Amino acid sequence: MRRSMRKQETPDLGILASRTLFRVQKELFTRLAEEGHPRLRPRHGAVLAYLDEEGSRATDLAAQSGQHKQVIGTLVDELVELGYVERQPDPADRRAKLIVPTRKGLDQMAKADAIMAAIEAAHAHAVGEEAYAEFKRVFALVARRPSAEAQ
Amino acid sequence: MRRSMRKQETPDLGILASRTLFRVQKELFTRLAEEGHPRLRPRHGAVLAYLDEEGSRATDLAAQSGQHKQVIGTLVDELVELGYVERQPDPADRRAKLIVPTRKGLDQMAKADAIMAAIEAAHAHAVGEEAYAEFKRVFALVARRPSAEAQ
DNA sequence: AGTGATGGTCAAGATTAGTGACCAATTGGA
DNA sequence: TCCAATTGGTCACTAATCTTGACCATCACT
Repeated sequence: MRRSMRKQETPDLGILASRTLFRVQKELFTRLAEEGHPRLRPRHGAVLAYLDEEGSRATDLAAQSGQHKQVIGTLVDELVELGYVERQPDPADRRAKLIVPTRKGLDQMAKADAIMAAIEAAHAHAVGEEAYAEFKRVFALVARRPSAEAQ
Repeated sequence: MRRSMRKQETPDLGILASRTLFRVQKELFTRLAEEGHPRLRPRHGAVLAYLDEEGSRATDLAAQSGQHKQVIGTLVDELVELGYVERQPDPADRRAKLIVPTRKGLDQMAKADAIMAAIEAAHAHAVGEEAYAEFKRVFALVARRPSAEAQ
């Protein structure tokens, strides 16, 4: 049997992860566009996905999303331009600035969370609620586990 | 509780997929570099991951990897340059060219498959063989499922 | 022969990623 | 109080990556 066929039938973890990621991204942003947020690109998710309602620091967003600070900086520039967030001084540290969602940003965050929940609910319905819950449990472990080299 | 904390503790499918993808990629290419393939970038995976020992057409690689033909073309250029593949005329269709792995390419393919297997074996060992097998089974369904909108 | 579809490349653009240097404010000691 | 090391953030630049449209040769089918 051909290698390409084997990979189709029993894809490895990397292939499954990349297929899932791109599919989820595509669906999420398609739906967001339909629901009044057409200018957002998947890239902006690095900020919006981890943003707190009360505001977050750029450094924290960088750490959580795994992006460089620079990237966060330019994304925030764009999101400010699009009206999703504002930069405010951080009262706790005068070096820092808080990235705070506007009303539009809060709307996006709520909708994005709802869409993701709907996507997952559809998967759960298709494969079975219990099976999906167990899948998520193990996935969380796998995603968190340090690289295999560390063992 | 803060949204960013919730996302940390119960990440959604997209976050899990992206963490897993980047971690796996990083480990795979780090190890490949150690094992004699230092010039390869994750990008090249779109070709090498799906390449058949007998050779594959660019169009097939594009379809399987989800990349545009263009991208495959430039990747193949680079892989030819690096000595991993050759372009050969396809005896079955004079328009087409077969992308055929060289000896070096075959070595890379074998090592990459072995490394991926080792990464997965480590995960399976950590979470339990049965649990991991079930995880993979459900993951394959989720990754294959058409977007939730289709239901 | 003639038409539409397919395999592949060329060219140009927009988007995204990664670097090093830099400044201002904070922290923790001497 | 003052200094050095650290941290939060931006600027400027380069490389890598993705996306599109146009184009030619060949094929499949009439």
